[in-house]
Amino acid sequence: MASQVPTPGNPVRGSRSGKPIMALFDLLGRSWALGVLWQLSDGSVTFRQLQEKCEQVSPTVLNKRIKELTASGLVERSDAGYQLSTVGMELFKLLKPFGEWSQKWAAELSDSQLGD
Amino acid sequence: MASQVPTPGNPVRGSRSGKPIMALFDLLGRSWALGVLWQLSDGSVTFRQLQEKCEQVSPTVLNKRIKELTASGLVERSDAGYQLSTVGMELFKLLKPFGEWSQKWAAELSDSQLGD
DNA sequence: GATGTTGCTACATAAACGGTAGCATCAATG
DNA sequence: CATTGATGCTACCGTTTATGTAGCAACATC
Repeated sequence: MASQVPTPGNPVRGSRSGKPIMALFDLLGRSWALGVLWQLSDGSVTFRQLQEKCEQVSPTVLNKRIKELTASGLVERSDAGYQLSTVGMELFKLLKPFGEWSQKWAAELSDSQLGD
Repeated sequence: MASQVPTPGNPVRGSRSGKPIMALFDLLGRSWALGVLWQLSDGSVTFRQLQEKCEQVSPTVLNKRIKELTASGLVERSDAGYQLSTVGMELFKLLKPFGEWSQKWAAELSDSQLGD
């Protein structure tokens, strides 16, 4: 058995149901998948630029994530490098609020740690 | 070194930067983390109920995710079982649109597969 | 033809996941 | 008080993923 790209309709890691949301969670629930989408939102980048943006993630993992995200239609390749597809950009729109939210979360977490 | 719960400010798996968004992505980018949040949105459930909702995820993983999500303030425990905290519910609000989106995505993916 | 960049692949080690068994705790039942 | 059943786990072990380093093939530039 080969690479196992999570696609809706097919049972994948951790999901026998094939529900789209579970396939999506499986796809995004892998290391750097969310990070790659996040970093690609700025525009096209080369493999090595993307690697740098993702804090020097190993090329092995980066390549796997790129292939998975490409097979899932979220990422595509152009002359200028890798970039989000139209669908990928839509997903990013949903993801974007997580940025601001994570900062509030960080603040609350450090508060509660001090308060404990 | 022990369990490594991703918290903003600390470098964690795949993120040396400590940026909140990267800590969040690390936390959510683990198997069943997103699924657990998703399944908890219905209300309090026991450990075993949650396990069942998550397609019989192994107790090992479920327990780890619960501990991480609890340490991160997204999940809490009540008399009735595990449930989303206030913060967790806020995060779920951001996550909710992913459900509908994943269905469109599933439809488009199967279209393009047929069209190939 | 030497140098640099790019997109990877190979390989080895470490960490995470997955599945099954089973234990300790508690509540209810006889 | 022994038994049964549910609950929340932990132990163990095999498999899969991830991480990190090296380096190669292809192309462009000089």
